[in-house]
Amino acid sequence: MDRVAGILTKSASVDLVTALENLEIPPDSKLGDVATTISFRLAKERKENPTKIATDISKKLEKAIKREPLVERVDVKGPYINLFLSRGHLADIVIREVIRSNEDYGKSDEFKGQRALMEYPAVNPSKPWHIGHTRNAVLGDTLGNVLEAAGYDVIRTDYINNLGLQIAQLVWKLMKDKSSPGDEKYDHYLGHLYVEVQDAFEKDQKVQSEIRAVSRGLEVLESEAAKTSENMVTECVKAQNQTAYRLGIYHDYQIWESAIAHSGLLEKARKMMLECESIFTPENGEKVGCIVADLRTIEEFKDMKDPLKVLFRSDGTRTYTGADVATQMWKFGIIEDPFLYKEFECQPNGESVYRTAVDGSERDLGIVNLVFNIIGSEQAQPQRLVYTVLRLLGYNEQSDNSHHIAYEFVGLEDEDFSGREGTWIGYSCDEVLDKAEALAREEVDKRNPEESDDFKNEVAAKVGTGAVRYLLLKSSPDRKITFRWDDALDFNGDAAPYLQYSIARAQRILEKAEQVSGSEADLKLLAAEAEFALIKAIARFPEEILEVVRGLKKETWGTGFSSNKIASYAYELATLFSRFYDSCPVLKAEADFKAARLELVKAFRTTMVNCLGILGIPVVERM
RNA sequence: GGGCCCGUGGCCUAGUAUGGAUAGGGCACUUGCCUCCUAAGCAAGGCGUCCCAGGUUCAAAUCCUGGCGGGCCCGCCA
Repeated sequence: MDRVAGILTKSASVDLVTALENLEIPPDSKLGDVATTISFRLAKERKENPTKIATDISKKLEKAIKREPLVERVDVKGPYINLFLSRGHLADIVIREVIRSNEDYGKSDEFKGQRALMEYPAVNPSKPWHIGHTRNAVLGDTLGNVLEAAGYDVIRTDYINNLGLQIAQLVWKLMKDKSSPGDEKYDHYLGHLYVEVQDAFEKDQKVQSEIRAVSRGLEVLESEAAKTSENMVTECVKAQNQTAYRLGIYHDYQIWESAIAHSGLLEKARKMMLECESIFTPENGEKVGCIVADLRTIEEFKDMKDPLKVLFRSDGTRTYTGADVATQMWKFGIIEDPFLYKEFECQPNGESVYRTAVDGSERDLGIVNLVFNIIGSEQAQPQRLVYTVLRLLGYNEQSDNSHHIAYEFVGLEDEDFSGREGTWIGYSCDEVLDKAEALAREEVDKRNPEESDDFKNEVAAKVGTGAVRYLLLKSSPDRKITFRWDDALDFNGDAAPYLQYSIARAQRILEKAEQVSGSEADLKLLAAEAEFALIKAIARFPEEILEVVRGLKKETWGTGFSSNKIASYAYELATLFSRFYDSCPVLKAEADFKAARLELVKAFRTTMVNCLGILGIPVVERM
């Protein structure tokens, strides 16, 4: 693209940026490989007929391409100027580049030096992840991978709210009943228990007051409630992490709410807030004694029912908004890190995840430029409010660099998931993964009856988790997903197994081939339609990733993360490989072609493996 | 009352930021292809008022205005 833009610059006498902006890929490759619509733009400026301009430019281009071996031919169709690339030449450039970069193909250093802190999925430690939480986690994890590929340093954090009402209810129940999970996975056990507690809580005033007492006890370090909670939450988070690990999701830090309460963070934040002109304590009215942010002067909040947003209640406790502001200040290092950390557990990827704890030690998280909070889109307004308060406090840059990665919920045909009502039962992430795995296992069995159980189980697990991740990534995050088993368990067509299968096929070819070194192959032979289409797609990969990162722009509803673009790129790449696979035999081709095609297969495999790496979809070499 | 998101063949969905060539996929349906590198595949076929109405433009699924339908948000709650 860059090279084509270069010659266009000279021939159409426009600057490079303009040239690049007006380049596109034609709707049909028969029309050309690259096209420019520059004539429309110039027509407007010069008030001339665009077709005439296109003809003029193409004449100059004809001459220019004589010195550019990559471009073979220029073709004018009305106002469109279409360029045809030299297939062999492109093959040579692209495949050499992929082989040279290998596992780094697709990475760039465009954002080198930037550090991002992410928070996801922040599921209450009182239940198992359901498929909606899983969307959050998978989006967060994938965004982290994308950022890293673009050169970012990424800190992945999770938030553990171990002081909420839900926890108090469960602690109350555990202290009262002494029931035990038995064989049940701990997070599932709590999730079921939670549904039971709701009944008692809603019907019985006495239970409500007891639970309120437990709730107060949670903040007192040595209380029985706090100890029970500590054990319960630890077990639950461990159980939830087992689910995360199945999906290949790992974290660096867990921020526990109880640690925030004992860290002094809130007090520091309160002090800083009170120094700000727009944050004050009303002396009369219904919010007397609270600490409020005055949003009356801010256009987007002035129509709130009451534009005085409470950050600290009249009894001195923080509201969620107040806590969110304080945490956001911590994330950016506006408030010096007050936390102590200790290892929570060692993850299957070999890295430890640390949690905040009163008996931990200091750690240096370093400076963070950007913060990404992965949160459902229903929290768009509260998130903007937090970022607005940062601005009121004078931290404009941090406010601008605060991103709410918003996504819509996953629901069922006719209802949403609710922890309280237990509608998630049957749709927990574990259950969905189990079903996907079981079905994958059947399919693997059909195809590889003579393989070992270990092999079958391993492949089934990879296919199952891949399918679930892909399902959640392929829809644009601003779309609601209606969960249907038929979709989740459809392994044909636009689904992860298709992507994994393409690698398995490439892998088989390479395994069966005798070793051929890259230098011997004449890559210019790769000029068949299917080869050329595949090569063009491979060439686009680094740019596809960067486009997604550049597209992370703040909108009113949140920052859009186009996970679906990467998913559909992967699908397109797999499709083009399948067509190549069908129309261009590799192993049975003549020696010259075989050597060249083997290099193309390698380049494809590298690109696809790297792309699946970003999507977090496991690579399967045989299936 | 104010704000946000979504609306594209029977179902799901890309494309909307930055207007551009015949609206691209998948599922389901019909047909053909395994003596040939794995058929979780490939090839071919039918299926469309791009929610509606105006407007801007040489050009609108895309931009603007006004509607309609669905979802969500506007607490000292959590």
